[in-house]
Amino acid sequence: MYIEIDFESSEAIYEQLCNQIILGIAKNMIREGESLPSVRAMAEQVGVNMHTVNKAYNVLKEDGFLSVDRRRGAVVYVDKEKITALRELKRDLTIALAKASCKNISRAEVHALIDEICEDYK
Amino acid sequence: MYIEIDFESSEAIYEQLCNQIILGIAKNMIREGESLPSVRAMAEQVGVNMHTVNKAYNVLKEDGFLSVDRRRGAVVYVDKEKITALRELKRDLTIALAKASCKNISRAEVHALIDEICEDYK
DNA sequence: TCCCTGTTATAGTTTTATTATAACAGAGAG
DNA sequence: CTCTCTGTTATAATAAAACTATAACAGGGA
Repeated sequence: MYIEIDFESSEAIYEQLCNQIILGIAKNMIREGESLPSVRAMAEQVGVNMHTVNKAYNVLKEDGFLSVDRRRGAVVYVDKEKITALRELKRDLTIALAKASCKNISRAEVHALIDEICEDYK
Repeated sequence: MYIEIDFESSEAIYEQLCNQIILGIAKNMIREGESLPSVRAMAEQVGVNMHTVNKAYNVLKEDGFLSVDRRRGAVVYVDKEKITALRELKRDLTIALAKASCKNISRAEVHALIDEICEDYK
């Protein structure tokens, strides 16, 4: 699980961590039941403070991607509760598609892009 | 152009403004060439400071949704430059679809959701 | 006992968002 | 010309969020 932080980005470090871990799960680079590095190890690995990693792990726990316990650390355990996931997806897509629509990106182009991106997830 | 700000939201006010204006353009509620209220008028209308509105207008200008001039104010003028728009769309979709994939939302469900959302944009 | 784990607490710094005033220059209307 | 509207700029203050720095605690495993 290689994680790269862009310290120049306007995106918060803990958000970058969350996103890259979610990407790692989607791409099957880290599998259900496996553990992430401890907060201290991950912090040292990417060069940030322990609390920043802890915040990321807790957000992921809150969003149902991890299960944290004292013994095994942050374990990938995805809660497949679809209702809220769908609601969130719709919210994200609504604004992204509005921008695309303004820029004359066709619905077909969007569908094609979706398929292209989904190739990496299975 | 009715705009509603959720002051409880964790989303920044200027971002809410940007998103709602983009939605307004996508939904054809405000058309190319039309003007938005002046920064002062909009600020009073939604109950925030002038500078917050000014920031939103400038972000939208930067992103190619508005053209601001001293006489006519913030005019809807969408720069249809597709390359950067596509790049940004891909970035947005990449993380949204990763989350969806983790939650076992199928590609077909995503396509259906896209079509549903796009119904409002034409 | 020692070491690793997550967790909590406290404090300080930095950055961002927001507000508050104020002023300036350009354009249009009277 | 004067008045009033526009966006723009400057300055300052406040509030919140993000990040870091130390430190300590409790639980589990070797």
